[in-house]
Amino acid sequence: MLKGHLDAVLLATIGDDALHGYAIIEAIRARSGGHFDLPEGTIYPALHRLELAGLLASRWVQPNGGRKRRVYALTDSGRQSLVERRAGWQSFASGIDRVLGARA
Amino acid sequence: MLKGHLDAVLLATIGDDALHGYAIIEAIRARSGGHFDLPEGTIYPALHRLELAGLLASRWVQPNGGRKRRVYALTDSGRQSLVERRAGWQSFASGIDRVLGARA
DNA sequence: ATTAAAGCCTAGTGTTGCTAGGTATAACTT
DNA sequence: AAGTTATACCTAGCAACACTAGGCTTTAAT
Repeated sequence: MLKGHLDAVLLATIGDDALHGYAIIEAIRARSGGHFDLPEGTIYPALHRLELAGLLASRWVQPNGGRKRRVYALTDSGRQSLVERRAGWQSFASGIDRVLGARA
Repeated sequence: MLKGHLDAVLLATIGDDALHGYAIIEAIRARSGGHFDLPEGTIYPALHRLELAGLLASRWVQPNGGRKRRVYALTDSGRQSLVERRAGWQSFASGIDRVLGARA
């Protein structure tokens, strides 16, 4: 459903915070105005992929009175990648806009 | 490279004209300001797919002093699909914009 | 005690668009 | 005349992506 822009969405959603997967799903739903409601089967493998790529780092956290969570934060190259992907999105979107004759 | 929006791009590029594959590639390149330069291996299978789906109709044309071309035009449901996909793109793009905090 | 919610995970699959080829004709160069 | 470039069409195979559809555990609510 996110058509190749999932990584940018994940990086932007985490931003300067440290969020766990479930919270990321809710944050994306909230920030997109309910537009994107991503299944767990989309999120978790993507987080693993981004960590493997060195854009995210995770650690397990035990909140008092809750079960263990795996929280993710951007690495330096994750922050850099976010900047690039944001620019990439804008360039991409303006290209599509031109061709579709929409929002021109 | 078009991340799931290829069909919309093709339908919009053809529009009210009747274009052949090669001309579609050039039109996309021109209309996108050089941003999208799609290989033939992307275009031709996609045109076939859209024709199979009933969104495009093709016919062979022999221009005087040129080789045969297969020209594509939108069907009625192709026109309808284009309207839907344009709206879909705008909705999608504004969702991504919100999440990325870009072009807000 | 049961159910629901929070939280993590994976295997498998369909769609998509790419690479990397192949073929044929027309136009332009040398 | 020969060779190259541009035009024009095509396909097989592949890799990435994100989805479906499950499974597992712990805490909160009923």
